[in-house]
Amino acid sequence: MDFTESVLMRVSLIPKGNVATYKGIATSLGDPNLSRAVGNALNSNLDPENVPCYRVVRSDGLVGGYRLGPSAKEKKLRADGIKIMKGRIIGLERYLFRFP
DNA sequence: ATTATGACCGAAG
DNA sequence: GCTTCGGCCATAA
Repeated sequence: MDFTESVLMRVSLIPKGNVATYKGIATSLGDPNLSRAVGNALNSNLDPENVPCYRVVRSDGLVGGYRLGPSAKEKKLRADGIKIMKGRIIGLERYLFRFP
């Protein structure tokens, strides 16, 4: 299975109300330095119906990019009950999802 | 094969 | 706090 597939698979595991970081995904795949590549993977392959890629944010708490625009991403996160201010998640720690 | 790009990260100013 | 910069790595050109 290729890189992009594995990424999407992990992302589909993130429960509502939780988020994961690009770095976190990368690490769960075995290499913390893949963070940038992870972002790329989500950008090219998007399956909004099956993969909640809006739940993937930057490790510094900034919401980060989204294919359909940053505002759309924020909106969805808020809908999940996550607090955001000035493009940054408040208290990222308490939402973070850790992969099994 | 080589180069450019991007939904990133951490350290430094 | 913020901005800049170098380093990362999988894709696309």
